[in-house]
Amino acid sequence: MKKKSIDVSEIMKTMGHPGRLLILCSLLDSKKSVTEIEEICEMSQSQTSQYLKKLESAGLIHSEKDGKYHYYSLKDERIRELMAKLQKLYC
Amino acid sequence: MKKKSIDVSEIMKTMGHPGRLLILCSLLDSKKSVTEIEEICEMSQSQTSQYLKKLESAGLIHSEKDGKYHYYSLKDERIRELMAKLQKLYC
DNA sequence: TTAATATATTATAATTTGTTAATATGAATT
DNA sequence: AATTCATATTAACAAATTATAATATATTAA
Repeated sequence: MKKKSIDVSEIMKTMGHPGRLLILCSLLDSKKSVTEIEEICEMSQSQTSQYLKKLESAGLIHSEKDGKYHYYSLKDERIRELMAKLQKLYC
Repeated sequence: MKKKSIDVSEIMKTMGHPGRLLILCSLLDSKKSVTEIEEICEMSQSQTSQYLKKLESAGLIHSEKDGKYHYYSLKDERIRELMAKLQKLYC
């Protein structure tokens, strides 16, 4: 089977989970700490952290540390555009 | 955990597989029969048929029968726009 | 009516993914 | 230094997904 150079399907796959997609939505307006995301998305601490880890290692989000807080944000303009398109089409 | 009314994550999840995404790409320009898709995407008959089935039941594609041929095409304008966006961003 | 073509279905094993709960780490506060 | 707060990691198990191979069905052609 043919293969794409950049693995776009992995990006889609990572988005393809209710919790992870919700996190991405929540990051559309501004970066947020783990606790903020937990509250907004109503998910457990452990799940939130695990979802964030997966989103980050798949290249969808980026993290920066500020003292005891870890702030997460959308990784780049392509992810942002993609999420904006999704929002426009389906929300 | 909060839930979206339309399950966008399921659409993403279904796209999140190399073979299925390739099929969607191949349908961007025109509808195609199963055998055509098999050849273009270099996948087995069985896999192609199974991927098509999943894509259809998740609402990403649509099929019409013409004699012994089954033609598949993208389901609607939203899927088309989404695929076009992906193509523009990542190809 | 037999054979060939196009497609779908089924079964099974292998692998991956997701959930949950518990524990660990590191930074800030008292 | 002990406690609290913020976050990450791990383990265990259940559930879902995938690949492969075999078989079935439907349509057309010989």
